[in-house]
Amino acid sequence: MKLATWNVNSLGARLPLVLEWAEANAPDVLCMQETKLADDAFPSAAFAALGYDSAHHGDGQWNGVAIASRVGLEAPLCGFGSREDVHGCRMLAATCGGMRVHSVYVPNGRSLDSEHYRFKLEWLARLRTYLAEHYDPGDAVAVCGDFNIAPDDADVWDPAAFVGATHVSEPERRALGEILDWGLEDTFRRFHPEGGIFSWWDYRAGSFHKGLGMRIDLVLLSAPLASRAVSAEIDREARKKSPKGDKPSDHTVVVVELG
DNA sequence: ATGGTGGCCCGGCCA
Repeated sequence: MKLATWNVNSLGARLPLVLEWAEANAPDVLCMQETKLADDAFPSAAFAALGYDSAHHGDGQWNGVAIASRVGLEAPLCGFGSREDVHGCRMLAATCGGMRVHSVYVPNGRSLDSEHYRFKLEWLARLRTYLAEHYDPGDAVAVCGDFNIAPDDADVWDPAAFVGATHVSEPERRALGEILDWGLEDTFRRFHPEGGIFSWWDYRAGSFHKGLGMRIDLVLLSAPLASRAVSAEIDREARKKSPKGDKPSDHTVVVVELG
């Protein structure tokens, strides 16, 4: 069972690359973030042609999350289940192959003194509450997506460059820690404790080629799923321009394989 | 290392 997550930075712009990658790598479940699509523009037929059921939660232009699954997709839940999603189309859940899968796009935060940073902390607390209200840590739960948080200093290219910045601040790391403490594991960390492996690189200044990135895209698994994990990898190739000339997202794919 | 790019969709805003 291959579980993947990818901030595609506009599925409209990225569809050829995403389909190419899905065809070549055959994930069983692919969580996507920043689709930047309205629901009626989501290309469900293109995923169906590759054998995937799909669900999407977006209102166009910004944010937007999706799940594609070839092991079934049932009981989709948009937002945190409230009638009106005041949280910005950043969470979608569905049951796929016996797992409750969540595709999440945590707010960026912009800067520590921004109201958007307070919203980021509130959103993370909302996610923590949602998990506790809906599940037992003994359930098969996967929370996958762009957390806009580097869990550890080893997950950024130069911690000194981030003093006073978002993505590494103590409050947001603590908020992530509370989500993990509920009963989830940052699976990639177990397989790569050394750090220095990234999932996002700024488009500007040749950051990707210089290795100036961060690991902010995470696959969090509850114990029943974590115990099945046999590998966790980040596919740097998908951050490059494709052989067909399709331009990449600024994030690449994280893949966890379950036995 | 506050922007040099790239997405939204056409003038800035957002990451």
